[in-house]
Amino acid sequence: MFKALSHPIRIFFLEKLKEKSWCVCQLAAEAGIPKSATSKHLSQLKEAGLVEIHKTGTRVEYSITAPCVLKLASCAEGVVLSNRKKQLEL
Amino acid sequence: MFKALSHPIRIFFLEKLKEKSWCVCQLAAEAGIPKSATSKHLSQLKEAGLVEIHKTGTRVEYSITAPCVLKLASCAEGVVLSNRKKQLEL
DNA sequence: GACAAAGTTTCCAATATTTGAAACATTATA
DNA sequence: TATAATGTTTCAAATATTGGAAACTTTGTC
Repeated sequence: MFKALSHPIRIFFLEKLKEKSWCVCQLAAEAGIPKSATSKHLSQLKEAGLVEIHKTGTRVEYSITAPCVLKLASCAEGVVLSNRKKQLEL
Repeated sequence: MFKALSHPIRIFFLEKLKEKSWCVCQLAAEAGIPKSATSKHLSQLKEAGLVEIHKTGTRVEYSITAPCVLKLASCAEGVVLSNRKKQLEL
């Protein structure tokens, strides 16, 4: 699961998905990368159980799965912030 | 930070450090890998602000930094468990 | 001072991950 | 049916990460 979270663009996707559902082509456009790469990144997030899909026609909508993922994110943010503060002190 | 968490052996180290402080040579022995690799993994955890060090003599003791790290862990565990449950249903 | 003990750093080989283009699959529409 | 739109998979090349041995630092001990 942490491996799924270990790439900047996948964090970017999760932040997008916090707002609302997005389909692959939209996220690809937002990130400025080809849809093949987008699809692969999203499938890693899905494998980790962090997002889920909902197919409508040719579209595949991705959305956040667990509410815990959001807790996880805010918790992680806390660690990062306190870490940054410490580094500034040095 | 998630990059720091994205290697099994570093998760193993964090779980060890949940109990108590350990020095590099002890963790190297526990994991069965050379101390050079151990040192490198631990420094990644330190860079991420997940652990901190306390030097005494030639020893370097590593310990968990933030209490939030533990929350993060239990939260992550929740995601993993619910994920596994879903997969079993299929 | 010489030596040992504990860690870190440096090097390069071995692995793993990511990337993008192209081929492929599926569904909708003219 | 032919074509377009959306995603996924496959492949090889490009990048990044990891692993281990050896050199090096620092501190403690004889």
